[in-house]
Amino acid sequence: MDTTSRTGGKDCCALPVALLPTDPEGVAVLARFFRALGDPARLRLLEFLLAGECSVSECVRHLGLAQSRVSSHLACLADCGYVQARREGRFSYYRVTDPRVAELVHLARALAADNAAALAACMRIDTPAGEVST
Amino acid sequence: MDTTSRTGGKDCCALPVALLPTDPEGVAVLARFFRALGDPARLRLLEFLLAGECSVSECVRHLGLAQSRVSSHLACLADCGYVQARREGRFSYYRVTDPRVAELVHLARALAADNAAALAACMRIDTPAGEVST
DNA sequence: CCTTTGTATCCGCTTATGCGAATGTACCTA
DNA sequence: TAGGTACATTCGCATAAGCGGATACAAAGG
Repeated sequence: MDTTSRTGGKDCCALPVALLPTDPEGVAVLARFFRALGDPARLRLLEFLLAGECSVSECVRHLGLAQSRVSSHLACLADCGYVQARREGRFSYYRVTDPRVAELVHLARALAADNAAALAACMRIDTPAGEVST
Repeated sequence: MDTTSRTGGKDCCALPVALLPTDPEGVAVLARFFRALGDPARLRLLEFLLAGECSVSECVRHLGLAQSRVSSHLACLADCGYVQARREGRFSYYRVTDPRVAELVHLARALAADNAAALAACMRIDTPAGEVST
């Protein structure tokens, strides 16, 4: 981040930051993890389940979506490890077990909010000279 | 999280946790933010740009994708505020300005890794009685 | 002004994804 | 055992998204 000099991009790409898995499969898995959160219904499910363990029917009622959709969404979240399921008779209960799930959503939300705030501020006080923000 | 009793889901949904925006539009925006990270190419771009500001051509060379794709991916990341762009003559330079971007990816990666580790451990020591992990 | 370079956008194509209705599977009760 | 309930899976459909090639637009240089 200290390499944001205005002399041009000549000092870029000096050292790659090892942020991602090294194998393409690992990167694809991580991308899938983000995609799982890339649906409003699934975000709402996560929020609902963070309040406590719930059955599929309760999720269906809360979301107002078809049962098949809710079941599929829950399976997606479970596959990614965001929620865990347990079966009790004919009931399936889902819950969020890892507090980092909320942390992740919270962090993304903060990022998104600050982006909107920065954009609003930029519009209010005009674009500073020499600085182009897209 | 303390409501994971085995007596059933009767104590669920007592108090909703205010994790998401209250309006559907806000939730959709947040979902879009996650979707932006749900593509391997864009993750790789983020990693590349975290090492320093780069031009579009450098990104094209690094990713090995068509220039149109790279330009489109960069626009997507910029729209979401993950990167910022500046124009200098005929060159466009992109860079990551917010350290929380790396934090977000790192957190998600830790989540994903722990999920894989938990799954591996579960397979090794068998499923505990009464506990069904999907 | 013309040519070259860099980048953004368009376009057609293929694949992925979310939707609800229908169906299959498992469990419970009379 | 039959009927009902809960949930997982299938299916057809519509829309979204990612791909590369082509083109439009902007800047630089002779």
